[in-house]
Amino acid sequence: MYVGYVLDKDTPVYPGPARPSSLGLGPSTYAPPGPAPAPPQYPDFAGYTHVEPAPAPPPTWPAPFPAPKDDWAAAYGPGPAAPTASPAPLAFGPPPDFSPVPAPPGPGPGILAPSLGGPGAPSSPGAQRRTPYEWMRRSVAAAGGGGSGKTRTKDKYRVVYTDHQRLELEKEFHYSRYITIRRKSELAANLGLTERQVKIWFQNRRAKERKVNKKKQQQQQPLPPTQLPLPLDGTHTPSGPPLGSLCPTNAGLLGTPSPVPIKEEFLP
DNA sequence: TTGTGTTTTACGACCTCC
DNA sequence: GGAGGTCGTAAAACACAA
Repeated sequence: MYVGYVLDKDTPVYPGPARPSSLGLGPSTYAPPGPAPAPPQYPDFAGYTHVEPAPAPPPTWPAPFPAPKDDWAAAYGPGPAAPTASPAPLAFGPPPDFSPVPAPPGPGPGILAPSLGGPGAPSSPGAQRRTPYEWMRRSVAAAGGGGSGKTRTKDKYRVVYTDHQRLELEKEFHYSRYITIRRKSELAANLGLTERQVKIWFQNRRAKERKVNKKKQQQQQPLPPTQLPLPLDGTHTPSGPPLGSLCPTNAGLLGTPSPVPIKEEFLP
């Protein structure tokens, strides 16, 4: 682990303005440490521009997803003391461009279980592609077929995160590729996920990013085989962003998040 | 409706760091 | 030893063409 610098720091790995206490959004003008701003790197997440929301009246977002999924606990045991979603100290509001899906008529406000695993409680009814905020509108009800007794090899062993959960995770990822321990706890509490889930989500998200970058790189400049590997004799002097930017892929990825051209399919 | 390809959660193996 | 990193992979969820 390379978490020494991350350990419980309240500041993100990447320099930037202080995160507002409200988790709503990160800094409005985040600039990467690299020399030049990279092109927009999130075509699949163009809907989120990471700008401070206008002082519009926040929609009545359902209360933070409270408890970790019951079926989850049933399948995996109590788990690592998942933070019960008490009323979060952080204002967890959606961004201005986020169209909140109607909260399912559950037993209470913001109960996660119905939206995650509850049968017939889609968070995005009628979800289809080619609709605004495509990825946000994925049906969550699909995760609801089963619900309990999830194992790796039978039944439903994975859930589909709600749009809100994914949005907030994406926002956090957009802010920093590596989440701090404190932020992980906060996020888990506010989203009704376990810290483990948040951690794994970030791992998978980084993997996805690497995969996308790799694909892009291969498409852009198919280098001859002789140039592909870097020399291992230490003579290679990297050019570009300083090595301090942790992950080489991050340097080019942390370009100014805004303005991000909004993909057509994400436009309302 | 069905088959197929892609994406999304989740895990295990292995590694590094403290 | 524990925590979290990458990498590879399994399998559900999903989108879409035939």
